[in-house]
Amino acid sequence: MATGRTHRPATRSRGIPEATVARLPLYLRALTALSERSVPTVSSEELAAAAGVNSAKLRKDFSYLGSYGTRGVGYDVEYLVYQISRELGLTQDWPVVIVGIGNLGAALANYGGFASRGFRVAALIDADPAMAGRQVAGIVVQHSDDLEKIISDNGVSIGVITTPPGVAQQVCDRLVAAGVTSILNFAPTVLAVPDGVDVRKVDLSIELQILAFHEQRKAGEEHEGAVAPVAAHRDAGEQGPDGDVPAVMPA
Amino acid sequence: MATGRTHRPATRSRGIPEATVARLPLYLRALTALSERSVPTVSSEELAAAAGVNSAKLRKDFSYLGSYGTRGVGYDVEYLVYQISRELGLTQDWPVVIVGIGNLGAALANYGGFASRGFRVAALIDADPAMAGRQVAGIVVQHSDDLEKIISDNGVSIGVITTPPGVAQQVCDRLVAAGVTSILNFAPTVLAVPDGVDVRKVDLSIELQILAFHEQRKAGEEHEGAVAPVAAHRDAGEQGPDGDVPAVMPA
DNA sequence: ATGTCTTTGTGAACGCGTGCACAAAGATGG
DNA sequence: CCATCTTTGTGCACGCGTTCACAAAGACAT
Repeated sequence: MATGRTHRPATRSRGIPEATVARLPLYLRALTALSERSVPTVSSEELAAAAGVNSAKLRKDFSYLGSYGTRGVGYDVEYLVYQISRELGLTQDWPVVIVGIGNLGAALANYGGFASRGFRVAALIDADPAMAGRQVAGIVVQHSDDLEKIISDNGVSIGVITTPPGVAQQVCDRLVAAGVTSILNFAPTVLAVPDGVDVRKVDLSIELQILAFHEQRKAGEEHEGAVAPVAAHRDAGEQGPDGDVPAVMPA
Repeated sequence: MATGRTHRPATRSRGIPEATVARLPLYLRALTALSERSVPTVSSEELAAAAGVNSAKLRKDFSYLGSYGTRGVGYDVEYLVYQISRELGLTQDWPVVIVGIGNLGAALANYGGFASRGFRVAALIDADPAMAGRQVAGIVVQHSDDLEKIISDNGVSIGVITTPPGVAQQVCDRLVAAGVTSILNFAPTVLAVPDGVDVRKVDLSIELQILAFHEQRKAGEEHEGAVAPVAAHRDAGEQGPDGDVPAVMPA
């Protein structure tokens, strides 16, 4: 039944939407839990509930990977675990370096979920000579002087930055120059990287500030029945250099 | 199955777009740095570069605040710092509890950027009796039996969960029942919460998996010739339930 | 005051992501 | 072999977010 029908061009299958990629790890986690309970198949509705998403969204996400479901039955758990793992590149081993072995860096090195699937802490690097030689999570900390050699020798392409913000950019530059093309940044800094290098940031204070915003709005809605977010009454008298209160937006 | 709504319809009608809210902390950080260097004014172009975003986007973001720029000049740094801080609710103090004082929880407690602006670690809570009484980051760890009282006494509305995934949901339930309405979840679990409670998650392994996906794609594009990644899902022939494809996981 | 120059604020177009609703596909039972 | 039932896969519409491009607004020089 293959011939005659112009199937979906393969060019599309290459481009999985970014939003879908971000959800694949979520599905994979839920599927792994099902697999450990020896559940053979799962419907989109059940899996969606477990992953906390809409079932239509889940089906559409999977449709980008191909047709792996069976109508009337659902998805084969083991098969789907394998497919998603392969799509995410977790069937191979990714050596990772952590730069900056302070409180956070050490915590990440000890983090179980790190080495669980696909990722392996290849090296810990710190700029403090007193740290070099000490063991953290069973791994010897190496000095940052050897950063380039460590990256090269281990074929590292993913780097985790847990340094103070002041040195994050230069650490990043050295990582990139040494061959790292993916960076997970925990330092509260905007990193500038050349084209072709991916950066994802994890920023505690940004997350808290976003929560604070919503929290404030909830508190405001409780007291004031009417919505008066801005321009209710502003006391800019003691703040602005200009000193006067700007008029309310007309439109 | 406890299907609480994990996500809610986002911002209200008159509210600031969620994407904008997520960027405000970024702007605030850049502006604070300028303020410390005593820079009086800044243009949207300069500030956008410092925050790593498009200048048009930045201007539109500020327009939602009722932006107070001066055409031909730019934005007054101090004034903008104040406006954004107020909008984010950082002019008041937010007591925060951290539940789960393991490696990660302790690292967060020691994290400087935590108490820097607006946030204060009101209590550290752990279920291990051996932890109770010990000091972490100068704060005495309290036992989780007293969780409700701690939340209530300190007026805590923001909770940080750094427990193992197995107990995260029940910790979450207790936090919410005690009055917490914003949760920052570091445990690799999907949390179900009632309406009106905000949850943001920080998940190391998800971030790494997303990076791995892009990394794999980069590696694949290099070769370009002998790549057979999905091997073409061309109608899949007889895609039996457990046929040709090895459902093996490198677990 | 007037003209020029700089930069903001925003209308409009576009693309992406989401969710509904339903036809197609396969399982299942008689 | 046919009817029915379940669940997938997806066309479509809608809303949000991003970006372009430009008129409006103010600073500044003459």
